[in-house]
This record gives sequence, C-alpha cells and structure tokens, in this order.
Amino acid sequence: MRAPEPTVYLVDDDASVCRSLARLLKAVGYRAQTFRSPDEFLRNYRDGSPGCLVLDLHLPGMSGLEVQETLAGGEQSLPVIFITGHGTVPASVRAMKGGAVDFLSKPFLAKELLEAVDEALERSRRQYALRQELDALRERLDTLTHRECQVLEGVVAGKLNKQIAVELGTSEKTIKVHRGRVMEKMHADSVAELVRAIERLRRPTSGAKPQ
Amino acid sequence: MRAPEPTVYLVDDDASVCRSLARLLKAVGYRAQTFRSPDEFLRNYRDGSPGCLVLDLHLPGMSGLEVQETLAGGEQSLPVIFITGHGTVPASVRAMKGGAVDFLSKPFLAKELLEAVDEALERSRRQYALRQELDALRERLDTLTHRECQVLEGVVAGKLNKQIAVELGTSEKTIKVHRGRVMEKMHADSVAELVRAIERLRRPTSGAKPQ
DNA sequence: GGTCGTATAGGACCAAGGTCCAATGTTCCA
DNA sequence: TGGAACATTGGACCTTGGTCCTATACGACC
Repeated sequence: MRAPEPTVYLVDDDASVCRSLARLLKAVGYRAQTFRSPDEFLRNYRDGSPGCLVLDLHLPGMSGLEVQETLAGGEQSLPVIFITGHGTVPASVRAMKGGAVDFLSKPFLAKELLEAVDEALERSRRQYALRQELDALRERLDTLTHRECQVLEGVVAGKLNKQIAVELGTSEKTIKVHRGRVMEKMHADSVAELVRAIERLRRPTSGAKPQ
Repeated sequence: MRAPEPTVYLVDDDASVCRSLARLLKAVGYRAQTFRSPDEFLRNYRDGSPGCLVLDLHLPGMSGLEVQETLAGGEQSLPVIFITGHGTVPASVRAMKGGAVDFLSKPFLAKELLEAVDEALERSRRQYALRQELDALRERLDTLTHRECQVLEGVVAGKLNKQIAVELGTSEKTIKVHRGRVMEKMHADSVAELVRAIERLRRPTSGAKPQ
C-alpha cells in the first residue's frame, strides 16, 4: 500500500536541456526520466503512478499543449509544468486554464523549477491518495449484487427498511438481510460511515487541499 | 431566497475602455458597473453578492494582481478576468495561479470577453449557491448547545447512544433527548441526512462542477 | 423571587435495526 | 445435471432508537 516513488518526466527535444534538468532534479533527490518527443513519452508512460511532467511547449510532432490535453483526457492526470523559450501570453493562459502547475520561460532559476516540481508532486500525491481510496471503495461496491445496490441506495437516502421494502416490492425481512450484507461488504460499521463512503464516491473532493 | 442579479464590475483607468466595455456588456443583458481605480471599487464593493470583476492589470495605486490578492484574502472571492495592454507571461501566470478566469490582451474580441464573463458568472453562481447552503447549515449549528454539539459529534461518528453516554459521563437516556433535539434543530430527518450535512460543512466541494 | 434555558434522568412503550437458524425457488455455469 | 450464487422469507429474540410525560437542579436574567 506504499505509494510508489514519484518520478519527474522531462520532455524536451533539446538533449542538453534534458541532461541538465535531469541532473538538477536528481541532485536534489528526485527520480527523473527524460524523453526527446511527446510520442516517446506517451509510449512509455502507462500507469497512473504519482509524478509530474516537465514539458517543453514547442515539441516535434505534437505541441506541449496537445500533450497536456491528451493526458487530461485519460484516466490519470499527471500535473504538468511548462518550460519554453518563446512563450506567449495566450499560450501560458491556455496552459494554466488546462490545469498546468506553472509555466516557466527560459532561462529560469533552478529554484523556480524546483518549487514548481514540489507543488506538482504534492498535487500528484493527493490525486494518487484520492484515487487509491476511491478505487478501494469502488472495488467493494462492485462486490454488491444488484439487489444489494438498491438497498444501499435506500439506506444512504435515509429511508427505513420498511420504506425500502415497499419500494422494491419485497418484505422488510429481506431488506434487513441485504442491508446486513451491504454493511459487511462495504466494511462499514455504521450508517454514518456508509453514508460518508458513498458521499466520497459521489463528490470526490481533491483531498485535504490547503485553502 | 432568489439569488441577486449578478453584476460585472469593470475597473480600468481609461474612461473610454470602461464606457465601451460597459456598453458591450449591457448590450447582451449584463448589469455592469464601472470604476476608475481599485480604491474606488474596493470602497464600493461590500457584500458577497454574485458577480465578477474585469480588471485592468495596470492600475493607479495598486496593481490588478494586488486587487486579486486582496479579494482572495477576504470572505467573498469574486472571479476575476484580467485585461491588459502589455501583458507579460509571468504576470499572466501569476494571475491564473491566483485563480483568474481569464487573462486577455488588448485588443481582444468582444466574444472572448463575453465568454470569459459567462464562465466567471457561472463560477460566481456556484460559489454563491454553495455559500448560501453552508451559511444555512452553520446557522443551524449555531443554535445547538455545547452538549448537543458533543452528541452531534458522536452521532455522525456512527457511535451508539450508549457509547456517547459513557464518553460524556452521563446516561443513555439523556443522550436520546439531546439527539432528538439535534435532529430537530438541524432539520434532519435521518442520520444519513445529518451526516451528509456535516460532511458538506467539513469538506466544502465547489458544488456540482462539470468535470 | 420568579422565570427561562439547559442538563439531567426515570418509567412506559413502541418502532426499528440486527442476528441466528432454517428453508425455498431461480438462474447460470461447469 | 449438480451445484454455486442469488433473492426471498419466516420465526424467535435482543438491542437500539425515539417519544411522551414527569421531575429535579443550576445559573442567568428581569
């Protein structure tokens, strides 16, 4: 259940930039991996493990903004930091609207990049933790039978067993049995816990985000 | 309980810009109000009613970014749209990091501004609705006595009356009485509802945000 | 001194939740 | 075709939750 070591993925077509940034990141203890093109990165990046992406805006084949959109469309949204030589205001605004952590113009200070990477990895950690939690909940939900799901609905809606029974056209007795199994399968010790778990699934908050 | 009419607040030291933008906004049906300086705006803007702020980045006395920070520090966070003649990448990034809806460089198309205003007012509406809801909940919470609060804690933690009684060093009987009053004062018909209400207060989500 | 709000609690009583044991019928898969 | 998983139900029994009425005690406020 340990969270995997986060990785900083660097994508820049300039080999010397890749090298020097990788050296910088490794020097302060991050795990870094470099790619020369978006394709190369997208082919190699699969899992939703925590990390972040440092992306040059101008790339061969696919612009950095397109890479960002591609990632956002998928399951796992890796936080992105843009770096660019000739950034424009519209490009930076689009990047930030798309959820980028930062948008740095070259040359930038090492400190600026490192702070952005810190922030990005922090976001990634939160996302990862949240996803782990929701996955666990969903896994439990998946073990419920159709009937049990219906009963769960009623319980978290605050209905009485009797009411649920009428709605499902069965007896209160039966509801009790299903209800007991729901509590067991969902690992809930009380209705309060059950409600909280389901609420969590329905309105996923971004975790305990400061502010 | 009707939400007040949202207002677009325009702050620009150029009178002709104020006039023309106000005309544009009013032409499509928005309520607009213009200010020539941040001070003038801040002196006149009080309540947390829905609306948004269209702000020139370069302003007499106080930069647009400072106005944004001032607003963010207060209770009500009015969504901000920046407009500027000579925007820089760092300024736009800072603005967007600060939660700005958009950052437009003059000259911009009317359509761009109107789309940004739409988005900003939508955010404002959500914020407003959320705040109304939370205020109502907090108002109810405030009517609870200290003891009732303690019992509420126990109930939403999923504890049995008996357990709560032991923890508070009193009898189950008494807990039942307090519990009944808590449900009544909080306007909750079931434990599920009560838990949801308290969860809402503890982890305020940004409402039913699409995506 | 009286009243109000608050906290406490007993008795009676009913409704609701939960558990144990046992049993039946259906569907679907190997 | 036999069994596994699922949905259903009954009976018995106990625990919890919730309500009604009643009552005491303490501090604050008029």
